[in-house]
Amino acid sequence: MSHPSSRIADLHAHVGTTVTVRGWVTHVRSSGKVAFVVMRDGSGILQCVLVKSQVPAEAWERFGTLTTETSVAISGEVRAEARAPGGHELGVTELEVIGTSPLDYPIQPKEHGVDFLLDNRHLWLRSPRQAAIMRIRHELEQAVHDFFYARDFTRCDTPILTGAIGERAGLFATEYFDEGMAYLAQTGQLYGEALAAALGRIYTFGPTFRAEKSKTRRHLTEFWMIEPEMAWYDSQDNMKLQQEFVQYLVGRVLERKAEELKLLERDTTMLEKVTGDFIRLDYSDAVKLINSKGSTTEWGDDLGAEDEALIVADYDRPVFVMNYPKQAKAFYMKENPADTRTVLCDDLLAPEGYGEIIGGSQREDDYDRLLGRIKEEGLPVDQYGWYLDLRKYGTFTHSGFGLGLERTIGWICGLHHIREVIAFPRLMHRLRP
RNA sequence: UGGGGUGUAGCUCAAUGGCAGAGCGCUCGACUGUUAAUCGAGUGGUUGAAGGUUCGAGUCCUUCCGCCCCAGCCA
Repeated sequence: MSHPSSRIADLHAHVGTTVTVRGWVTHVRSSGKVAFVVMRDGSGILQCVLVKSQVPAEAWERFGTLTTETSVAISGEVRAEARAPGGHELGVTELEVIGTSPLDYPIQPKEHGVDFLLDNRHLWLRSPRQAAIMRIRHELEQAVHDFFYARDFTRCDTPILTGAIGERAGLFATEYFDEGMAYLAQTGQLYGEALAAALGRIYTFGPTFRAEKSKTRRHLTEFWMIEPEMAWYDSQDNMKLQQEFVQYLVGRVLERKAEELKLLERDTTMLEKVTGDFIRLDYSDAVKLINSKGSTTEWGDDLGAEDEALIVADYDRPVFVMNYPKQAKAFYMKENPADTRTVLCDDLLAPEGYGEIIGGSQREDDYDRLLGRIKEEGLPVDQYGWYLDLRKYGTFTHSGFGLGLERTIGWICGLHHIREVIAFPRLMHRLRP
């Protein structure tokens, strides 16, 4: 075709001229002598109008063959039209079929079960709601980079294949030449600490793997995590950065993805309150609070999902829970000088019941205490030689945290389950598509 | 791994132990401004699998399988 082509989003610049738009048919309607084709090109949706008496006979006949998801090139005059979604429509003069689509396209404009939709995830992504989630995800990922770039952090990539090191939760194992088993990384943090000693302030952004048999709306076996690590930051500096970070992420989505949030029917009143200071609760006070609400959790226990919900219920903003008992947390967290039963750490609980989105801590920088903790936990000391070296050769105060990308998106989008938040979720019972 | 559910048409779901159904989709027809168009007609089944009870099982029992939700683990 000889007409200039345009994306749907750019049509406003072509009103009154004839252009060609390429995309996929989402919907076909006919009223005898007037027909409507609604199409999608990834940038927007467009209604195209065919009037039988005004198009070539073969174009009218071709209209009759259009099915959902047929790929097409449609040419016509762009005009402003209040009745059309998006405010513009195309008065069709030519209609070319690029690729046909059989009648059994599985996704209908109606309610489907989640299992069916996930089986058809490769096609489900074409629906507007899923596309909106992907766009918000992209905005958040870009916002992460912008936030740290503006603060002169260096982005570092840490290995995905590792020897046994890191946290103790379930590991995916694979054979690694003559070196025995390799494990898919469940955190880049320990490597991040080494890089912080070299570069000062760093962050990682990469996939994380947990082989835990978790079947809840908050868990994936493969997810993406952002892990900053800062030299010369103590626990207070760490929490201040976390608050600024989360405020920035929420603000970016509110500012630039309002249309997508609206499409998701997200009530944003709670998100708008994230601008204020977050609530800070000491672990011991948190336990008193939940006990007063009927929880039987005792001092020393980790907080369960129900406990988190009880804590968050009183507040309209994210809540830091700080300084957990040593036995409830990982070996690398620094002992709290003010109460040596506890460590200098914080979990950030999202409002509205979305649970923990950040886990952070100041790291143990004393060689002997760290070695003692490694032994207490029964971890193989020889595997941690390089990690101990970071304390042997010029130890330094440092802190960091991990933010779960999918949980954060799920909260901001107001979704029930984080499986919708990643293009191809990996769950305990789902490895494909 | 524990507790609670669930499995029927391509999809979403009905059916007191008594003829397996509806809506959507799809097909055909009507309609010159539709918005998940509307209206009429048509199409659709190894009721997850195996065994058992019964005159008779989608329904009750046993075993197995799949999935969902909650919990634990965590982000």
